[in-house]
Amino acid sequence: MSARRARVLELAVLGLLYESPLHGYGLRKRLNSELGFFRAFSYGSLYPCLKRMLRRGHISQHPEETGFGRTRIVYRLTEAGHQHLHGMLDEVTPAACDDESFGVYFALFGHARSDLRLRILHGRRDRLLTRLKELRSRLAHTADDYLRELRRHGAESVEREIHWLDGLIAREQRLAALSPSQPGPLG
Amino acid sequence: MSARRARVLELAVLGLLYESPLHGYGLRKRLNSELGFFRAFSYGSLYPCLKRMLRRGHISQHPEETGFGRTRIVYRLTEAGHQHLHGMLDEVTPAACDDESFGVYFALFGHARSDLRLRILHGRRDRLLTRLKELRSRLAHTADDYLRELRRHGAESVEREIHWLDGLIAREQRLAALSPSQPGPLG
DNA sequence: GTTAGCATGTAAGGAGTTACATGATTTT
DNA sequence: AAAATCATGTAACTCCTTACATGCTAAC
Repeated sequence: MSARRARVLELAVLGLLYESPLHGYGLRKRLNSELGFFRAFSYGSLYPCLKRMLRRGHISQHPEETGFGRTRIVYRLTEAGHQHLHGMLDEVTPAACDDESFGVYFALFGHARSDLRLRILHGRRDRLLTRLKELRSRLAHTADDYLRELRRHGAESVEREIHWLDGLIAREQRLAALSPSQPGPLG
Repeated sequence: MSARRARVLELAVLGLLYESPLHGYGLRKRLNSELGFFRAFSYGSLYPCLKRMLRRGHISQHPEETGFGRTRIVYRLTEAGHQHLHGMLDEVTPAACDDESFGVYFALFGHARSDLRLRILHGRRDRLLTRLKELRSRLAHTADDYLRELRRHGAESVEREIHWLDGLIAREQRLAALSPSQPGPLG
């Protein structure tokens, strides 16, 4: 139950710091260029987020000299942070597989065990299936021609994403069958 | 410049009240079942929004008896509200054509003049084109296989929506050619 | 020398949510 | 008699943004 509503930003920071320690400015760059979404995070949300995570003991600070007098503050995942990330990934449910969170999860795939990847793919699939049913039932009750067309196209997009996921899931299962225990530590 | 950042909720309420007067509870129902998005608005956002709109003089209140002692408050668009709605539609730019706003605009199509519909369709198309370019340039710089696949699929979806819009635009232009001045008042 | 990038933050505000508070009516 | 639906709101909170504040370095 408890499980603080997964903030996308925090999850993303945990994911990035899992890969390697980084300072605020660098985190923001990677956040906005490499992570799976279109959205741009600002410093006004990033730095306070880092402070919260520090307070909770999920990350630690390490001042670092950059050659001259310039100092930057490198953040590193603590053991508690690692456990928190694992905890969040353990709790991946369809409800937590909105577009943005899914993008972040996907960005972690390279470090994830096959069973985690499958759990995420299935979670996303379930969520899309629910949305598709809803869209179809709305479509059935929509008289306006324009709205019908909008929803028809929406449903088609969702169907396509489900089909795409089916392909990924099948591939993942083939891989898992070939080599049952992968080395990836996240899962 | 000015143009208060178009809040989706306010635009949606203007659109619904443009069709017909309605009370808060009824607005919320239509908001969450008929409008183009998946999101559900709560009373905690709707009622304060109605108050703001009242203060600005865009809507007016009309208590109404429902048969017994029960009274409900029906809201009606004022002349200033009509003008505000027209003003917002005049300013439709690609930047204002995010997924949600586009859904609301689309819901107004039945009341819109052909040129307004075309403006909205083109605005959305421009926005998607920008997103597509961005996605492709990211794709070109993405090494990770999983992220490549995510972006490839994302780009494909955007391409499809652009293609869908092209069809709607072509149809709209044929219609406009057949009957140059439609009766719809919004535009 | 000025623009762009590096680097870290704070304050105020926006736009929504959930939970609370209340009460009547209709359906099961 | 319980549950769903009708009906109107408020308070506290969340998570983010923009604008502000500061200052250094690299490139053009």
